[in-house]
Amino acid sequence: MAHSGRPDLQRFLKRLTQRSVLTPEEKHAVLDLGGHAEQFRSNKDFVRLGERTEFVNLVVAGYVGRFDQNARGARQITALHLPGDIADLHSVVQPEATSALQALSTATILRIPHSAVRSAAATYPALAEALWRDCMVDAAILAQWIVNVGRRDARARISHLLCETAVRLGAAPADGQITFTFPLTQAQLADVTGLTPVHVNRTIQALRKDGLADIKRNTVISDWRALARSGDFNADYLQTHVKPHKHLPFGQAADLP
Amino acid sequence: MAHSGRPDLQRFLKRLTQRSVLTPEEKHAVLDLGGHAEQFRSNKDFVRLGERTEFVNLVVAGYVGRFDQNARGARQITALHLPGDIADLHSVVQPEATSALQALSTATILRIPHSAVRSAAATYPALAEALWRDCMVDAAILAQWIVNVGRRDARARISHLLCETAVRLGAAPADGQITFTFPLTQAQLADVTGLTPVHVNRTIQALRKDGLADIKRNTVISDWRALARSGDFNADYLQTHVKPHKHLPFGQAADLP
DNA sequence: CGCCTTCTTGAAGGATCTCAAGAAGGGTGG
DNA sequence: CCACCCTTCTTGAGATCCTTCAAGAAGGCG
Repeated sequence: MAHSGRPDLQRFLKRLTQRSVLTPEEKHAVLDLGGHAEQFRSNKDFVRLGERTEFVNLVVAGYVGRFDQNARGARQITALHLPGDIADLHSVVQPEATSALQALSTATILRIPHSAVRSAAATYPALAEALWRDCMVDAAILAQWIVNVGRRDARARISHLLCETAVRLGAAPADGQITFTFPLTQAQLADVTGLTPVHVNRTIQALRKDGLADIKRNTVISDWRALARSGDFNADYLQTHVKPHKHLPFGQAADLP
Repeated sequence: MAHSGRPDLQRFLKRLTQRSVLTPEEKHAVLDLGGHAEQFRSNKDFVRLGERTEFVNLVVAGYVGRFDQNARGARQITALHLPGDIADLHSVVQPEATSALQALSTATILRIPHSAVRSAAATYPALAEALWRDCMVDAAILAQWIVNVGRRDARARISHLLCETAVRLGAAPADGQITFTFPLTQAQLADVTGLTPVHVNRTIQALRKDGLADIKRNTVISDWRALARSGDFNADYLQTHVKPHKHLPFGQAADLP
């Protein structure tokens, strides 16, 4: 099962180049990162809190959650990671895990050694910058999540989450119906949104009744416009429509008009 | 008012070297970053949402908030920045602001050109890594904030925030009483915690009555042990007691035992 | 077919919000 | 030094959102 890397890394590379300009050699360096794939079943922790990690985890298939918990054991998922994401890219510079990682569905993970990433980043400064930038997009998502949990009610929270997921999967915006895989159980959805499973259930039913979204059998069919309005969703923070940044060393502007 | 840099940058450098090993030249590069200082009064926005920034903002004095808001205008502060922090270090690689920055008290800000930071980072890869690492600590704080807002009640939220602030200021842990400047109004505290000013007021009164913390006249005096328990606080995520990481290029481990 | 997970429903309780108004505090000008 | 104003803090009471507890229905898998 070692080294099915290429097609998996391709998807991550696409993500990177969406926001950063890379030369052909730099792209090759990404595709050559290597690593070995592993499968985890739903609810399996594959990075534990406080653990010192030596690999970075690229999600190949399935959904992954970054989570923490409070003293009473109530869980909170602080980030969702979709296929193509490296769930803990930050561990390259900070290997002591401050959050755990868990498979939220059956998931395939490509584990890439830190040493490979560090070597590539040391050789190509532009690549290092691209990786850093990618981490900052994740941070922007965390910040939005705080707004979501802090200042939106249950209906808006779930709507917002669905909208964000659709955009990150590349499935939105497209007016009208959108269908995509969404394997989270209502209990997991509760851990994401900071709600109770019971309340998540009732809120989902309301969204269904109002024709905004239907979370069923792993798929969501939504009325994009209405859902985005209901979730108070504005995709700017995801930085998907930004012109890719070019790396120019020695103090020149990051990119030019 | 241009170029009072040195002592201000010294504090930021101290933060950096707490988590990363830097050579003397690299330290000098940080101290030579330059920039110009500006004063802002409380509630003044000095970075607006969506703005394209050319400077990084080092907090010299006062408190600064990173904030977003929902559609109905309800504000949510997603991060607090204390003297010595660069509030938007991430803007070096992602200059389009995804959050606004606002002074939460009278604040002095040293504005350092991106070009200066990029130039230093390009010259010293170890410094680039240190900056990246610093950004990741900020991200870990964001993740904890989500847990705070999502899974802790009002009393625990405020307790946790006070504990975190004390540790970041270097004032804790110290058993028994701790005193430090905490200039936020109850309304601002509400924006941080995702609560209402009214409820913040009642919760603070309860903490005061129980002898845990007293937020008054800009200072907090607390019973550290009890407050940390009440806030479900564990400082690990702040990475303050971690052995500093050394930059070893070309794929060697980040640091060795 | 049967088991285990996930979803659904009801009813009561609690945490937090909303609205409203008054008290205290800090700064400024006369 | 007092008077005034504006911000911040405090208090009360009713409404709401969400939780808790409990139990039954539906769905997937061996």
